[in-house]
Amino acid sequence: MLQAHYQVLRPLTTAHLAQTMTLLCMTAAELRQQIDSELAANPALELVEERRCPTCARLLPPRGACPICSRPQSLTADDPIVFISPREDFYTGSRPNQEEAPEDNYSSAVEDLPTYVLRQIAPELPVADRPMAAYLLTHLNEDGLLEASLVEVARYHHIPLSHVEDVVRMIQHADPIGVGSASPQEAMLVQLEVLAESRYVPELAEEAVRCGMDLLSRHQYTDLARRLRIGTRQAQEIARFISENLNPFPARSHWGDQREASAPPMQVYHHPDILITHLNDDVNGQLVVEIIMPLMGTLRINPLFRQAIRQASEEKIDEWKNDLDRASLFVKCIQQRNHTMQRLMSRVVSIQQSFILNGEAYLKPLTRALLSLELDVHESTISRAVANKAVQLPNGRIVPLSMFFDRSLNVRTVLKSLIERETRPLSDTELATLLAHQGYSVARRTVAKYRAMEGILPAHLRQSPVYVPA
DNA sequence: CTATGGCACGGATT
DNA sequence: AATCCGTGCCATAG
Repeated sequence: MLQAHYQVLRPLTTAHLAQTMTLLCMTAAELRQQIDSELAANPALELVEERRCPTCARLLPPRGACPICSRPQSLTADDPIVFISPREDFYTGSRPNQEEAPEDNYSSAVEDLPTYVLRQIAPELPVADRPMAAYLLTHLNEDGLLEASLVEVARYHHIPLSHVEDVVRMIQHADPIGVGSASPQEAMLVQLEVLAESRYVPELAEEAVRCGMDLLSRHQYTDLARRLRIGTRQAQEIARFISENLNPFPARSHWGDQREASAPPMQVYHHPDILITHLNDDVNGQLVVEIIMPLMGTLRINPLFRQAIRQASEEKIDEWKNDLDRASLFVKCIQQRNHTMQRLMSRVVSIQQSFILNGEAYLKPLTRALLSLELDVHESTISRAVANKAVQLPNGRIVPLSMFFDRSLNVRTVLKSLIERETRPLSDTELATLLAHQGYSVARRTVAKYRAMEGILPAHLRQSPVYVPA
């Protein structure tokens, strides 16, 4: 029945194609903006009353029955229920005039680090300083460290250096604490300072970070002890405190020494574009996939407008006709987008079902190319649809949709559990053979890379490098 | 000599 | 066409 409905919108023009592609890339929040501006600009477009399912009270698309309550019997447990779920509240919240409540002002479902930080400091930040703060934040590297020279920033914005430093200080105290520091050392010093406000910090920790960074990172505790003029044991304790509580790279969640640069620039996902839940919250229930449509009600062409156009004056008629075409194109594109997302998710979820249910180790290798073949669309279509989207799993975790296409996540997870269960530190070579026994054949060098990705230290630094006294 | 990280190459993926 | 990823080789540290 849905098929039939969507067949109607076949005629493809290049404009249609281009706009569908653009819409496909958008997250729900971006889509919302797009729709808002289109509604405001085009009188031919209107938003009509929503429909709710009489049984479950879900919001429904304009036509067709409730996808949950009236699902066909023929569906097996492997076929997830996929439908478009209109939810305005999800993205707009209580929008205007409350600039201070960060959770209510969703500009995007996927927020990058600069935005995330800016949002935190915005309330205290004088408006005049915003451009400068924004400039600073855009010059963070992927570790959350600042790569710009403060002197130059000051000169460029014609602001005293001390003022720039004040703003940097504010940034450093925002959530990934230490973000915006010039070096790992500086970041850690800030973290110490903040930590000291709420809990005990070993006396010489600051001293150790200040002058013993080189030794700390190489785990040379005897030398460190000598430099601080304390006992080795005390030095080890300080080192342990530091490695457990401080993070030299604020944008990374875990601490590893010199990690290889594969950690993605941190992104904070506030709100998913897609929800995956169990039917009726029953853990064994069928999977239900909701593709968020950030809008109550439904978009359509205003029928009054269509009538009015017949009696339009000569000058106006071209303009109005243009509006009408735009509006109907827009509606078609939106529907096309939804249709594609629906087909895509249906397939992805049924392929990766065991990943969703059982965790990362069960992720199957899946490429966009394979999927494009199955769904009979171009590869780039899949790429666009997958990019920048966030999915909420039944367990509540919000992950990027691209995780479903991660080729090595399952191996990495097995590797992690292998290391967690080890009794003595295993070398990369040993790990590689162990993995091979479990059917994952990867090269020794690759094990090292995966280790680094997960922020796991090399074998000789892993277990008990620090002796923990009672 | 062993373990590991850097660099770079080639094939797959986007 | 551009980018990502697994791997091999080599240098370096312990």
